[in-house]
Amino acid sequence: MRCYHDNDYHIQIMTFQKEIDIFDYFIMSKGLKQSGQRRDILKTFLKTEKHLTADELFRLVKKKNPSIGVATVYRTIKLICDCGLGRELRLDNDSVRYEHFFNHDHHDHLYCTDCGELTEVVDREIEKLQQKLAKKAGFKMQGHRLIIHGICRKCS
Amino acid sequence: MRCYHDNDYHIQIMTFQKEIDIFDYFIMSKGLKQSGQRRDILKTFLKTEKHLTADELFRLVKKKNPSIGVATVYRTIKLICDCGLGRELRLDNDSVRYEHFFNHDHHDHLYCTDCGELTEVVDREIEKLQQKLAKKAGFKMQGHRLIIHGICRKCS
DNA sequence: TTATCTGCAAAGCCTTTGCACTTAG
DNA sequence: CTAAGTGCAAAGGCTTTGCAGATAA
Repeated sequence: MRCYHDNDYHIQIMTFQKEIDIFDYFIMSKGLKQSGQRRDILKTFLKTEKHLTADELFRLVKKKNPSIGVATVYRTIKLICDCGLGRELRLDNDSVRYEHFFNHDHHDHLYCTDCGELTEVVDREIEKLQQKLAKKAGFKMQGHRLIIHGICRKCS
Repeated sequence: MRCYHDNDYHIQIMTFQKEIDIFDYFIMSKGLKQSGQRRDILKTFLKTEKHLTADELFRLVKKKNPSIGVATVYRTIKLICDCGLGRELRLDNDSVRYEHFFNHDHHDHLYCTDCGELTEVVDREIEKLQQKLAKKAGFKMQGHRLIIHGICRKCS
């Protein structure tokens, strides 16, 4: 699998080495054990540029490793989020989906209520104002979720 | 039941007449029928200043009308949201909660990851920037959800 | 009158858990 | 060697649905 790097247009093979290291270190530091299944799940997750449900991820990993069980995927995706490589998204009227941060900076979402498409966006100024708002309320901010609902260009 | 009005400190009886009218009109215009259960559920919902799960709402309504069934509450809370008197909230690691808009302007939430408390906040400037952001992306904005996670004053 | 609503219980999802077996460290 | 991981199937929550009787319009 290949990818363009925005900054240098250099084609490189995606090894996810950095992410695997983070995952390995996390597992190790918690006194847990690494496994082939866990690595397969992580790689498939990072490789997929979609917001997946646990079950969708399970079906994808199954192609590479047919003996895998759903429970392992559910257990592993939580670990992946715990170590900071991904996070849960809870969209309305839908089950939980997961997204990873490989080659994605922090971002918010535009959600089309018509076609269901999710677009990633960032606005530095909104981010700053959120910090200010939290501070004013005496909140030690850890993060945020912003979803803007509407009708996308294609659907309107 | 009584309440203070922020603006005039005038004590008044809460009849929710305006909200009941909105609800009635919605029901009627969809060719549906009104019922005592639906009104009980709406009133209990509006009266409660907490973000309730459907089941919590069910338990509250049961006190007033012991013969009510859960299914009716699930069915009715959806109608209440559809007619614009409330909305769903999906917090992480928690089931769906509902909030109403009686005496509440549009707001966002600060969520304390320690004690779970939800605080309502508004920032006009953030709202404006969101509009701008949506517009720039060719989005016809309908609404948004913003939750800021962190540690509240009490917990830090 | 008749289409809708209701409570009940059963069914459906998604997710977690208990278990016996396997495996990493 | 031993604590942790795995797949499976069963169990758990929460929510929806089918149904027969009740009820609003």
